[in-house]
Amino acid sequence: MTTASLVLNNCKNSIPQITKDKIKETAKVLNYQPNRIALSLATQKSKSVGIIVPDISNGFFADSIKNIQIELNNNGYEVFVCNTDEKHKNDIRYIELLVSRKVDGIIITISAESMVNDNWKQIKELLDYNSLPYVLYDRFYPGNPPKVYVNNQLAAYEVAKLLIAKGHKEIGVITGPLSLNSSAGRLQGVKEAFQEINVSIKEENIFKGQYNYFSGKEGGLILLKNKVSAVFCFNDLQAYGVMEIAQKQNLSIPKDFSLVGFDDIFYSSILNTQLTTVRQPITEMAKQAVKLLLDLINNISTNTDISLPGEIIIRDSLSEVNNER
Amino acid sequence: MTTASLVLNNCKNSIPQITKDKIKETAKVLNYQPNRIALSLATQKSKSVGIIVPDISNGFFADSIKNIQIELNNNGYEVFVCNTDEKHKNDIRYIELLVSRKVDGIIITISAESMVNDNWKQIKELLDYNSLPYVLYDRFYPGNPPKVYVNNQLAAYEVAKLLIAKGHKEIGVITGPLSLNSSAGRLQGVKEAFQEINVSIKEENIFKGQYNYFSGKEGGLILLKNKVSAVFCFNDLQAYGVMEIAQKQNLSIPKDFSLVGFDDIFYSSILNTQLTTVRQPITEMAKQAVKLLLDLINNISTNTDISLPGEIIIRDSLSEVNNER
DNA sequence: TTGTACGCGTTATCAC
DNA sequence: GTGATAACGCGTACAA
Repeated sequence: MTTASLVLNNCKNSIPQITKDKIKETAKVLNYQPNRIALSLATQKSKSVGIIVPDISNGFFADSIKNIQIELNNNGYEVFVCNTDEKHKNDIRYIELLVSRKVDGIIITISAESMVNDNWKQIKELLDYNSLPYVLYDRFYPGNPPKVYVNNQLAAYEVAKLLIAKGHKEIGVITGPLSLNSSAGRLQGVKEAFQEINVSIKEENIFKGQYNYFSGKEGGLILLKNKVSAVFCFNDLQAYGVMEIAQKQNLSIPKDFSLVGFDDIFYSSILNTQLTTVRQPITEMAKQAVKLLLDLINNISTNTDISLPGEIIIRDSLSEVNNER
Repeated sequence: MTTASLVLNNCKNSIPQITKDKIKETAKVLNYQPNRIALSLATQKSKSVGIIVPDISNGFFADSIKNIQIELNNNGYEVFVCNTDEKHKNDIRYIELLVSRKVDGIIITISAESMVNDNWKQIKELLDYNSLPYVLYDRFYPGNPPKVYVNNQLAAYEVAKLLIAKGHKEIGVITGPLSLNSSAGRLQGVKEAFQEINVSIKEENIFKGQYNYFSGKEGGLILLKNKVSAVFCFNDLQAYGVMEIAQKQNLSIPKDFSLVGFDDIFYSSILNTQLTTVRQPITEMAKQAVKLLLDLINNISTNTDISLPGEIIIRDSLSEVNNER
């Protein structure tokens, strides 16, 4: 190894301090920056990881990316961000691309499309075939892959218990794609809570939608016609849609019905009627995801199934049931 | 050149079709993916570009990143996304990092801190020293660097004219950092319109803030105490802050005062009181920024000063002045 | 047309 | 402890 590289990389050595200083001085004067491309080729480590998300415009993912990136940067890794727009073919395309870029690992929230049928098997195969360390973030498929997620079932169970405590028995639910563990888990949690009081949620009060504003509007229209006393949306964007419908129908929240969301994205706290919702601990999720990925990269054995609790944030949009309506 | 690389890269050649097919077939069977790292080292082109933004959580930047990435992907480029949190030192750090990663170019929205005093000169020097093609996006410094931005002065001028037409004479303004051309330009546009009717905006009605929600709350508190009939916020987040203050003071928009924002981020169209605002043509800005960058990379001479018009979106939050208040 | 040796910038290896 | 040199995986140039 050359003397220069020993010094510049702060390796253990016994080079005289004078020489060290001289080298560092020269490097600074020449504005020397090691070429990471050549370095990657030589070391077979790119010190970069890919992040794949379905929608960078969704506050949950934007904040996740931000936090994951901070953590990775602190550990000397750079980040390729990829946006799939919930499309399966983009998942595939981006993974192949990241493979050819020789990223050291991937943190991925699989697109909704990839969770339909057995599409996810293609993803798994691709990742395994390239023996690429990866962590599933928020959404995951069967078979105990490394993953970090919120305990959706528990959080939704607690929301439902809260609704029940406030006297709500006829509630409506707007789900995301039920092929996603997040949506399936949340629905399960809600059902569980109501089973405990021997009430079953009517099938027509379960609107199966997408994780977006428009599904909220669609679902809100139907559920409000069904005269439910509370609506539980599986993400905040949907809840905004329901608010819009309520306004159009001159219904006031929470007087005419209560509303609960999921995610606690920024806008939920500044709306006219502030939204009761479940906060996902994004900072912690990001930290854990990065730690897990780095452990996998460095072959450190560790817990690969990390489930974190959601936190119910109670705000204006939830109240006791109003039986006089 | 090897036969294989000629074929796989679809170069012009006169290799028999049979050989071509055979090579492609074999490549597919072996699941051959060229190693982009080695390729980059050999060609001295990484086919990647860096995007540096101050805040990925801001809808304007999230959507910009999304669109820029789509455009770049379509042209065979990958994207490193960097988030500076409006910090000057992060601008520097990320540029150096992208240099050592040998990106082919950079699209950057300079942090607010870098526009204070002469901090931007450091940025310019760094980019020039590494002779790195770059495009400034939305914010820019003096000296005609390559840039894509909205004509802020004109858009703000038009908003002011609109306010004047609705009878507003006593208006308040909440600015972003005035070191940014976007804020300075918008303020200039407003002043220009009012000068034309020989009205000058009172200094106490110009709240100099940051581009965020909290500045909106602060500014709203002051401006509403000053009894302005309209508030023009230089971004939508600030307008949300003003809405919050209005609600606390039981003032109704637009009955008690009118409100205008800038950016037209998604939430502005779904708020209880939908916000009048200026839409920035993000898709077009992204396209132009990428085209400009690719032209610079490929040494194609072109117009390097691209200014696009903003579009006023009129919604509920703006009305005729109410003199009875 | 086909094959072969060299260079890209760095680390790693192995003699000295 | 020091200093050459092979290796990383690809394009390129040049010779056959």
